[in-house]
Amino acid sequence: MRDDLPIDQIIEAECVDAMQALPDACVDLVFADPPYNLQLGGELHRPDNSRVNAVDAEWDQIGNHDDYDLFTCAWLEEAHRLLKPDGGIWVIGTYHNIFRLGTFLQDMGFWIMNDVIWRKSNPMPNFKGTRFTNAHETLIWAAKTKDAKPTFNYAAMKALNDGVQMRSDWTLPICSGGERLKLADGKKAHPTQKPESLLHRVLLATTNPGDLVLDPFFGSGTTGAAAKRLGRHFIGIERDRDYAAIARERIASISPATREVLTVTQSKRAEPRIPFGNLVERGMVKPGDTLYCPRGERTARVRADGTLISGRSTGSIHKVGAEIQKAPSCNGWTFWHVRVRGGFQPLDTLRAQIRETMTV
Amino acid sequence: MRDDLPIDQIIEAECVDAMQALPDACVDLVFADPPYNLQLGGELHRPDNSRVNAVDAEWDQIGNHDDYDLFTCAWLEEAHRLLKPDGGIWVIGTYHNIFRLGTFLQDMGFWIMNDVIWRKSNPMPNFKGTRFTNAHETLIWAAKTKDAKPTFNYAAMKALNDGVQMRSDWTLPICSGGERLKLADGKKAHPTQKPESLLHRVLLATTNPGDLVLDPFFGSGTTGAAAKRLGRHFIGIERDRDYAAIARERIASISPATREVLTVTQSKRAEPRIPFGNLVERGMVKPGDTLYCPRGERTARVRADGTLISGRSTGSIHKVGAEIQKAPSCNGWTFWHVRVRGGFQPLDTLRAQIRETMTV
DNA sequence: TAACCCACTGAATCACAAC
DNA sequence: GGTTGTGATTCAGTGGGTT
Repeated sequence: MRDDLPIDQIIEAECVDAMQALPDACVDLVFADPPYNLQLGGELHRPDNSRVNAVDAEWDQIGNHDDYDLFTCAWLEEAHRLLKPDGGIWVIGTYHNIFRLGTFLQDMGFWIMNDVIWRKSNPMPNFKGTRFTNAHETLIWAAKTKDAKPTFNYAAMKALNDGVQMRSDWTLPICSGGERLKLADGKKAHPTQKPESLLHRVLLATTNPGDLVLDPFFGSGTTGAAAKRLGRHFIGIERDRDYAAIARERIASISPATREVLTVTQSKRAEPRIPFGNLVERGMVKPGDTLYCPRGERTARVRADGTLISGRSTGSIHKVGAEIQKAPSCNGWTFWHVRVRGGFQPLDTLRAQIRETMTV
Repeated sequence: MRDDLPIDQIIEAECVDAMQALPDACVDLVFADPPYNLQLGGELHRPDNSRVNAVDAEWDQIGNHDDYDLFTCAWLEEAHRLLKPDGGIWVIGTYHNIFRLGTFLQDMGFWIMNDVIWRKSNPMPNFKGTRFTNAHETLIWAAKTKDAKPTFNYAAMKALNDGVQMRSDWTLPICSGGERLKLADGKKAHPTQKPESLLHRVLLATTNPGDLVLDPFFGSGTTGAAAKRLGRHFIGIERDRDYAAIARERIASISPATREVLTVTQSKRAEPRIPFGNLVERGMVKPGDTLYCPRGERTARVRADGTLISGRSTGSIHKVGAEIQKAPSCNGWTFWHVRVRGGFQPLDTLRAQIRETMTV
């Protein structure tokens, strides 16, 4: 990681100013919880003229030029510049601002991966009875570009959800009780403190240990707290000195998890590749041996170079498997079986034996 | 109600053309399920190699964001004109289009009342393990203007929800089984037929009996079906003759206002499943914490994704529990314990605490 | 009848490394 | 940058048929 960055620090400044001082393509992830009740006026910082013009062009399509859109465009443009090519961004909001955030993300070339619903298990009721209880907030997860491959720890998310795919709706409680930061007078320290559980899931899903996360609206520092706990690094930007001080104190008291427990469930795609030919070379399967389908109704014979032959079809275990099933594709490792005493065993178990010897 | 309107009829025309032929301020509610403008890649296959029947209809291919925005603007402008002063509008979409819909609604002076999440109890999974399961769609409910007082049947919603306020997230199944309209060849009649339970809730919440509902993208006629059942009137606009014919036949076979519908509407209320990972995210158990056997003679450590590690064994609380006991299975909730002052407490009691907060 | 197994399906921006 | 080969990847539910 670059050593000229303010790693694990909180910058006290307007977010666009601070972002402009950082170099291109330096962060792995941006997490942004922007305010939507801005007290806009003369105090709002505007970027330099060239950038305003570039921004203007973007949302002539939208036809609305109010200060909130100008501000949103300015920090999103900077976020785009600061992200590495395969970086990702999360934004969170409510119906007051999330539609504008989503539209701008799309217009700027970000590529939406998911919108995610934070379904609050204990929302504030609607006292007037004039609407539905506002029981959720919306997050958008987007890649820097359409072709980017942002980090997604699919297997870890599946493990976290008891073995079934993590869905786009997350039921989590709001931040309350002991987690909620309080001032000396007992009042809450920040009006919109997010629960660490939310950031835990975001960071575990879309970053790796050691990654750098930028939060341009740092607030009470939940992003930094979760990042430190999970062995990620952060840069926080916060214009309010009191909030920054609270966040610093909060993060200082956190001790990170060890490397061992940060090693999460890995996808099979990450495992080393074993050519089928290795099994032949090692004598686990011999040239001339017969391989069987799961139900044994079709067979193929192994050739010395690790290809199969079955009727007119020859080629890799995958190609032959696909052709005899007339399927678009086939995983030969799980499709083909060898005969063992009294039954069949998939090639995959033989591959696992080789992998076992590799890791030791 | 005006007698020059095509009440309870389906107009076969392009939606903007048909809307322009209607007079100002004549409808109480607009419900719109516009094309989502999906941008799909090639073919998609399930892990069992079957092909996913994608939404590749010509009507969904609007083009780029600019074309989609022009189209959206045109019909939303007409919708605004057709609404009575205290009228309301619902739109539904996914992340592909919902942010643009929301932004335009706001820019045109509509006033958002709620965004509502349709949380699908049985969504299609993500077959390639590349993203979170797309398990919801988003609806926006808006008033014609900031000062409008659109109909909201608060008490009816509360009653429908077992006596507690209706939240902004609705768990309902997708349209399948006998409800799904089929052609003579057994194929689905419309690729995106919405469940009647969804429209039931929308109409019950934001219209009164006798009200007039306009649906400019009528499709298979779910809005008309729900309206007729609930004693509301509708005007449908659909440019596809086949869809219009299907909808006419469907609605003709419906008899209004039976109790039966209410039972259809109730979603199944099951005891919520709590993944062990939730305890980690919520900080009830921390990455690196040690878990103990009932008698404490064996231990495991918790990883950040909610899996355990004990010696060479890693995986879910159930899997690791079974492996270290050399048992075929294990209920990790009762097997593993956390240390509390002076003793041990099973994970099950922590899970019970979460259930407590969710069900109230 | 009940239990069980198998086939099929749903608004989806759905792989990736090596050559 | 395009092409090719390897091989990873699914949940809840309906409905039909068999045991």
